[in-house]
Amino acid sequence: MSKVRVRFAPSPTGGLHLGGVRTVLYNYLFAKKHGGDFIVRIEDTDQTRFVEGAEQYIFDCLKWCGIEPDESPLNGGNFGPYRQSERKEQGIYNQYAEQLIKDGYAYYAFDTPEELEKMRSENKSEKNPSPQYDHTIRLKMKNSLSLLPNEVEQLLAASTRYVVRIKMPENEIISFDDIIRGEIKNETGLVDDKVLLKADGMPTYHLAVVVDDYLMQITHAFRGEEWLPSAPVHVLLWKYLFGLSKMPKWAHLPLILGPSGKLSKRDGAKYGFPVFAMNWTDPKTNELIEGFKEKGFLPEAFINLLALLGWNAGTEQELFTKEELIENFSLERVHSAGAKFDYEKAKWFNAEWIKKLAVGKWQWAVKEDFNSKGITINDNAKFEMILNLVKERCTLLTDFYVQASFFYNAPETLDADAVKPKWSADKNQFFVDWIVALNGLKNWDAVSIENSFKELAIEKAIKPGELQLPFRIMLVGGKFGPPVVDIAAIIGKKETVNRINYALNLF
RNA sequence: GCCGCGUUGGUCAAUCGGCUAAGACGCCUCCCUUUCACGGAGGAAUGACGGGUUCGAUUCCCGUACGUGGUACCA
Repeated sequence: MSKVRVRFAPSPTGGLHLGGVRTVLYNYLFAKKHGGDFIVRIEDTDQTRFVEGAEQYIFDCLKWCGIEPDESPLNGGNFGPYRQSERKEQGIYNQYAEQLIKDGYAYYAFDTPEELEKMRSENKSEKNPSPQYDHTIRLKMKNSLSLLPNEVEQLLAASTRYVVRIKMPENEIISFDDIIRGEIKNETGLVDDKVLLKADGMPTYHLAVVVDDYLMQITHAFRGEEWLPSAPVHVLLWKYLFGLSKMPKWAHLPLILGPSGKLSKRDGAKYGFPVFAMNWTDPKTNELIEGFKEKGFLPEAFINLLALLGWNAGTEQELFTKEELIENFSLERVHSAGAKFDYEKAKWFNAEWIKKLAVGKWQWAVKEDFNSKGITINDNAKFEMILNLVKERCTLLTDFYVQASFFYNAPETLDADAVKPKWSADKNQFFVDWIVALNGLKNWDAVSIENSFKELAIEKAIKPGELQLPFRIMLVGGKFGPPVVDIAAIIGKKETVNRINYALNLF
């Protein structure tokens, strides 16, 4: 068997959502599993939808996910160019369109947008809400099938704008084998005569995928389920142009659903979870769609959770490194039904990865977050120790700020209500006296602090437990965080005493 | 409307004809913990519906319902 070559072919129209990343992932895992190449090809054939920065954004997302293409417009390859707009410049698509016409599989269509609109509105009925440009109608339209040859010549000579449409057979069954779904059958007469080449000379997706997959020697083509209905067009094109034996193996991936049907970028804002890999700001509307990266996800967790959304190893293992995914992945184990995205489970994956990975792997990201919130970290070793102390309390990287900022800044507000009801003059006196004892402590470490605390509590006949919570509130501000003596040990004697003094005035 | 794809707990899902239907997330209870977590032990919760095929159907087939996608000179 020839070397496996797969491709991810996004259209740079803005954002890269969960489903897109999962498609990339499955492509990548499959390629790497079989020692093949993963190619990124940019499908920028619709110039009206060009979005500034969208292409770079896609590559940034892939990089963050740890998915490096073997060939792409950025790092090149032997099958370039990798942007369809550039391929069009080379006249690649045009020749195949001409060949199809010559062989009688396609035709010129001269209908203007207005004429198409007219055809649709005239044929529209309750029984047929969306009339197609198909075999039932094509002879009534303005094209090289309905016109006389010399009329066509004249129109062409006069540089009349035209598109090339595929001539779908009237009554044929097209079937192909989908790796995930098995045999898929379609009746050609039910599919419309899709435009292959647009009036601006650009190919549509339909022509471009087939031609490029052939030229780039793609062996396996994976894409979303939404492509299933037009698959017969692609199969036919393969048959007409290059032969079915050269056609890649297809796999149509299930959709990722949101809480209410198909996952949309709006769901993010609506239900409070990210849908894009990284933050994306639409340059036209300035609208920001939140990304998993900025939300505080680890890339390891992100690809892990996406991989498991629609696929499982058939074992009970749920946590996979990228290498383990590559080793275990198989398309046959991809579920054919759509999967509803569950943000709670996604967060669980991240929490697991925070515990699993060494702090050094992601420390920088938390440091950046602290920086942006006004805390500058100078001592990396100390920072690492603190992160280790609080990491099992965090599900997102952004949770660390709440869980650890009190190590750097005294809490702004204290949960005094947690203390006041049980506060007493005795307890107040305990802390006043304890400050003196603390100031006399030779060794400032957790054990010494705890011993001193307990000794004085016993001496004053107060249960240490009743004093611990107030002490915690003094240092942390709330009822959370690691063992309080550890906190005291880390923030130092002076700071500890300051916080006790400050709080004593409030209780 | 027509066509395609799909349908196991709230969610992700195992099962490839033998099921007293795994596991995970979430939820609840308890233990651990003189905070919050982590961890541990339990619990509630599932085969859309109707027909076949079969000794036996969650598993195979057919209908229906429902969901979802497509029906563009968008991908």
